[in-house]
Amino acid sequence: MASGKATITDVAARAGVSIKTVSRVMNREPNVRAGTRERVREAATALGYEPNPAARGLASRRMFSLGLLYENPHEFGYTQRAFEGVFANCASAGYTLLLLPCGADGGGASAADSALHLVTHTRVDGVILTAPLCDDDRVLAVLRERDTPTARIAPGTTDGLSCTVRAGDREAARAVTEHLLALGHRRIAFIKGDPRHGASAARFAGYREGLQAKGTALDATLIAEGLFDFDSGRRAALALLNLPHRPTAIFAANDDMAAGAIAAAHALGLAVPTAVSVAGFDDSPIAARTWPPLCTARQPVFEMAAAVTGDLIAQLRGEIEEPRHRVFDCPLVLRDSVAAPASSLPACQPQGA
Amino acid sequence: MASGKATITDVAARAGVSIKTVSRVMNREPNVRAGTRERVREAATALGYEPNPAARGLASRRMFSLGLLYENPHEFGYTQRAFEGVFANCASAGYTLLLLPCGADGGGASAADSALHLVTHTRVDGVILTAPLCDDDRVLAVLRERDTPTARIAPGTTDGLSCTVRAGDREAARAVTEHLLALGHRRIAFIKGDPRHGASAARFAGYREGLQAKGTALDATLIAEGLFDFDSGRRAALALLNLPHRPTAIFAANDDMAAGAIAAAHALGLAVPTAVSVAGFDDSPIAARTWPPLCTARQPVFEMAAAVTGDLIAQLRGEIEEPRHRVFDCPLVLRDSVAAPASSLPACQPQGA
DNA sequence: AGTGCGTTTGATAACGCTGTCATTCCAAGC
DNA sequence: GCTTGGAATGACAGCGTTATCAAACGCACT
Repeated sequence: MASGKATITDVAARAGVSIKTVSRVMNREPNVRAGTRERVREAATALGYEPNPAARGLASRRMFSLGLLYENPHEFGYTQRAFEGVFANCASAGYTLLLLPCGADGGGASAADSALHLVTHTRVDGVILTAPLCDDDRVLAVLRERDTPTARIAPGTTDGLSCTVRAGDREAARAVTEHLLALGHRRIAFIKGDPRHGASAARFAGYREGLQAKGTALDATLIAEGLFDFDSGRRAALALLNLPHRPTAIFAANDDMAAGAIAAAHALGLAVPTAVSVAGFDDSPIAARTWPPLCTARQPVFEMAAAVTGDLIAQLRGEIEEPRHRVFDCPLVLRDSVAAPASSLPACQPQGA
Repeated sequence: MASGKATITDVAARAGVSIKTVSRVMNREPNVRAGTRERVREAATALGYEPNPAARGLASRRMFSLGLLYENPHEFGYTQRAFEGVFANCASAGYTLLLLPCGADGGGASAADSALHLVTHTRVDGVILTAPLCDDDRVLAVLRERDTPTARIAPGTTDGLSCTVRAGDREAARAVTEHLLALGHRRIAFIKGDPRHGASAARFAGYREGLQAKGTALDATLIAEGLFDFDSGRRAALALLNLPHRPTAIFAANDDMAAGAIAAAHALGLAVPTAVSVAGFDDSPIAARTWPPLCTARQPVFEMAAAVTGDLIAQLRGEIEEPRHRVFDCPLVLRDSVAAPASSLPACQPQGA
């Protein structure tokens, strides 16, 4: 393999064609005879030719790169799984992935500012937004104004402009709640997620639906506020477990908060699941690392991110007209942090693990 | 602010200077009169001018972007902290960060292959390698061959060619070991890390040093193999705790394995730290989320990554000649997973938490 | 005023590719 | 054999910046 400094001109000379034909072959354009295509391919391989992305970007006004915007994640491991999914699809489509952390310094306004700066500065072809950035009106306005195609992972609402992907949060949260009810739990507390995430409201709605479907009344004292992070979960659970009439189960809107709830139970000397059951949401890495391991709903973040990236690229290529909106199922993951309450007559047998 | 489509020519016209002068101002080159510089700045701001990175890259043969290569991480949260540090310094230096996951499909050979492909394909100006990629001879050979400046995070060895940063693994592991000894532990097991990581050997060396310094004999039956991941730690601890004469403390070479050890202890009904103490290494997010929280040594990954990125950029700018090699201290973090053994006469009081 | 030299500025040629449009080729139809 | 029209190919002009080198400027000295 050559030193990698070969240009399109070198390849053209070696193959005995014009640079334009080499360009056609490299870009898989039609109208090149099979034999010619083959000669060019051979020459390119022999010279170790790699197209210069800067020149390509300058001439074609495209950068073949995507920006992945993200804010400092509350959810442990979530972001990384998401961008692995994004990258998987970028790579296979020949796009480059730029990492654009936003607003690490705090206020919501600055997240939009840094998003704006990054997008203008890097001139990416498209942008993928993760929660909660994907619901930030200023960020969306900036991208719209610049006509930057956008994909959103786990937004609160959809519009007609950007591809989106989200989990079936409401349905899955309802399934978790119904699982707890089926085991005999009646006092099921809920720790809400960060209100800036669209998923928070959906999961809470699923919890309420689950209770209502079984005719169980919603007890406002069992609803706690959280922010999707370990410590907010720990504190919320501490308060719930110190209630005069404590819940027999805690359902946290994500795994990191559920891990905090388990820590709170341990701190109070309450065994999990014997004294209190704990369920989470996401099946993030932490879920398999707590003791006991967390019962949760698996959100297929990698697959979701990969799918929406594919949609965004298809849109950039003009392959699809209307933005796609995908919804992924979140299957229940049964683990030991949930069991029937100590003093209960199970309404029915739980499904096998 | 204008639509962002202004070019250098527009700015030059508005400021009444040549494009070269605008270029000088934008690139902070010397030899521009203060008044001229000011006029250009104003024109650029008024037009909302942003230099086109593709054109700049084409003309200057630099892409103003860095690639962060990483392999699927064993250490939970480690990678993300590392690239946040990298990004922090990239952004302030005007570099763009490309994410280049390598060898996700498995074999070591393919990691080098994908590294090669990514580097040639993206033509980044410099590359930052994380462990274990940073000790892969084939990857290093490829980068050297192409004269790509390289920085390495946590390599096993240093050379005269690349900037490196590493933690004081040996010293910190020794400090952890000595802390356990000081509490009265005599049977201290060690779970080794992935042998492909340079840090693994260093941490093991620190453990041995600590024992030797206190005149404690190394017991080969207390040394277990691990791979830096939760499950290998869990399995290794299970074996250690089932030993006829079980250890009173387990020191795992990283936090994820230590979390596995805690899970193993729980599974066997052994209370931590009453029946067995567990110490980890890194102070990664998992360390604060286990029950009880992990006693560990804090590796300042963010700061390390930021520092080596700064060095790499300085090298790219020609500001430094010889590659720098940095070493960061890892202070002990005292948490509840470690205590004096049940039946012991503490040799001395532990330092306060 | 004239000279010399360092500072400031500008004209113009790359940089390596794609887009546009003209040209050549080739097989089918007369 | 001579059109004809679509497929295959090529010539050449950008794309927006930086690099090179020459020109103009300005100040301190004769």
